[in-house]
Amino acid sequence: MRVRLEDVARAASVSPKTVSRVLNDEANVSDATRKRVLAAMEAMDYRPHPSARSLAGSRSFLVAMLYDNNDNPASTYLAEIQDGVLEACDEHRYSMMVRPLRMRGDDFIRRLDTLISDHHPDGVVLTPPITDYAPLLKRLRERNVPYASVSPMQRNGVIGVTMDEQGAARAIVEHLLALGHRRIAHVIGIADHGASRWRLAGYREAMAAAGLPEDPALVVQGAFTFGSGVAAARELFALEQRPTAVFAANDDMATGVMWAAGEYGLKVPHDLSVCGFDDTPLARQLWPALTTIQQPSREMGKIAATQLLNLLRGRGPGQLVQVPFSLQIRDSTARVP
Amino acid sequence: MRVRLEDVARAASVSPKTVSRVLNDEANVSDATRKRVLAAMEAMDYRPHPSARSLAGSRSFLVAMLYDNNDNPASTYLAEIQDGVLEACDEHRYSMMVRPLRMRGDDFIRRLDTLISDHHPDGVVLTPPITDYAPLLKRLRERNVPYASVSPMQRNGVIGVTMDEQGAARAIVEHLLALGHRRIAHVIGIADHGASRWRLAGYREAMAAAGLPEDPALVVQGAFTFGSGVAAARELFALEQRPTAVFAANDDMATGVMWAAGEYGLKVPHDLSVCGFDDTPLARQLWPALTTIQQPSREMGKIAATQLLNLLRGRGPGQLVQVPFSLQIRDSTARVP
DNA sequence: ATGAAAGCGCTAACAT
DNA sequence: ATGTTAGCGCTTTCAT
Repeated sequence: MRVRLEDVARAASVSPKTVSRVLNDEANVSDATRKRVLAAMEAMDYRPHPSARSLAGSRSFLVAMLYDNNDNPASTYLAEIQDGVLEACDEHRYSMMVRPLRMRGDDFIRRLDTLISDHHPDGVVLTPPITDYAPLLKRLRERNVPYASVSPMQRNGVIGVTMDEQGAARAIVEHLLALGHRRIAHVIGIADHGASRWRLAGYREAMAAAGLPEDPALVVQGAFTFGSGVAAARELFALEQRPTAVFAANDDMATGVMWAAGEYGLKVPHDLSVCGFDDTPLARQLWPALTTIQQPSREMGKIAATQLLNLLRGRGPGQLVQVPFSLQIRDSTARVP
Repeated sequence: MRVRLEDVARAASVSPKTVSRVLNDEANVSDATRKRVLAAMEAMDYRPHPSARSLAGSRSFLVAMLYDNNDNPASTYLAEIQDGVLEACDEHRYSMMVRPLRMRGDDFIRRLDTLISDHHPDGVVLTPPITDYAPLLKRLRERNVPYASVSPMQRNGVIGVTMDEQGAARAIVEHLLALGHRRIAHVIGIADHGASRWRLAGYREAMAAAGLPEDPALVVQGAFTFGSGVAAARELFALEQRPTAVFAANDDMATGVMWAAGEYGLKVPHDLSVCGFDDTPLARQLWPALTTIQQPSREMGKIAATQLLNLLRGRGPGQLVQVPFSLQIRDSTARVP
């Protein structure tokens, strides 16, 4: 049979309400009593019934992780974030639910409403690119559902986790500059994603700092997919003055660039240096292995969730934590020919 | 304010219990009454409170998807399965929870127990390789938690979804044979995974059918990772009689084989044909693109979950459904040199 | 600092 | 075919 709160109360010779207070870290329990209750819980392996808690109280102890499975970034990225969020939830004894939400399609908000009405999550974790989807944020605020974001664009008053993406992009371009490259191209990601903007800004900043005027022909639009990387590279390779290096805004597009290089008989890194962003498993598996930016996705998921949980548990307002990146120099970049 | 079952009852001029019956598709409600209640629910946008339902009743309307995040297959594979499971759960108005469980590590069963005690899932969906982890299955049966599996090894009395992996492996080896290859090597996956066994069996079957005696030197152990594919290929390339084709038990190892081929100056597919299994996104992104077996992972997740839900909802015993594979012939395989 | 009573929204068991 | 009553295991409110 299930051990109930009442059983613990009896064992500790206190009232159910006192056990409840201990369970919820509430005030007005003497240290001695608290210890006794905690010991009883432990001894009886007491597990509060989540449904009873959420039915009686105002909280569901549920966190929902929302992601876009349409415009979606690499699935490994999301999988790592998910694992991190889950770890944080486990530590705080919250349960987690995942919700794919298609940003395109007008049932987005309806599906969000359904989620909230059906499951009453105490808070949600937002992942790119829906971290800045205005109708979503608006609805969450209207319905009073707190949220934390992973790499949000708009950083004011938002809690969660960020990385200095612009600084990272700058660092990778500086790496290319240090190798003697001057004609460095950039393949942009999906236009309105924060990731695309920051990475482009970092590229521009590094180029400008090196005194190189921007050549518009070297900056081409992509869409974060392998295919868009191939297409972008073909454009670049058709130029009279080909770039000697290409910085693609993510690893998938960088892979496409390497593919296209093969088509054009260009050897990487001998004839062309290529680098990406994200450090997906793919990066290490390519030949040559891809120079890229590593971001601690799993850790980022955990941090975002932790900030949310701190907020939910009344442990202060929550912050926007910045995590460090690391430049992974591999074999796809070399000195300019 | 929340619309409660009682409110619907009042609106439809019936007792709460009758509304409950309609909600749960129970018998003993006249068609006319049912219609009236349904209309009232619809009009009031009634949402049953999951916590109240699971507290009062014996069911939680919760399905947990268990996966191994240690020995874990490609994350894209799991992500697709997860999406499929989620879709099925949504359709049946069940909620879903994901649980990574490390197969190595003795807290596996403890963590499973915690999951069951804390959340009382009505059933679980098992993904490879934990579909056949005996202590897990034993515990699930002991605790009376029904489960459905994706690609289980042991198929008797199990519900869920399978693919003819052996047939698929045979098909891909037959493809190599048709290209004139005779010295065909195989890189095995993690030894006790069903996937590894079936793929090896299919390889052997096709080779035997072609009248080729097995050359033990051509069958090497891998571990489903890129690195293990590299190592296996190095062994193979060091042989006096090198293989002209390599069938690796998954795409990651096939990628490793292609990498190693580069090290040895072997051109794929000119000097060496390589093929994999799974059709991960990687397969299309490699150069040359990888010949492999496509399995409908998302669909498989959905089917497994649907079988479980049918069982849970008393819609028959549930089945083990077999889905078709498809051989994706790309550019990494060609006629024998 | 602690406890007693009421009730969260639903379903089980038992009427009728 | 439908209704009544009594909880499920907790938290709330209000006492003490």
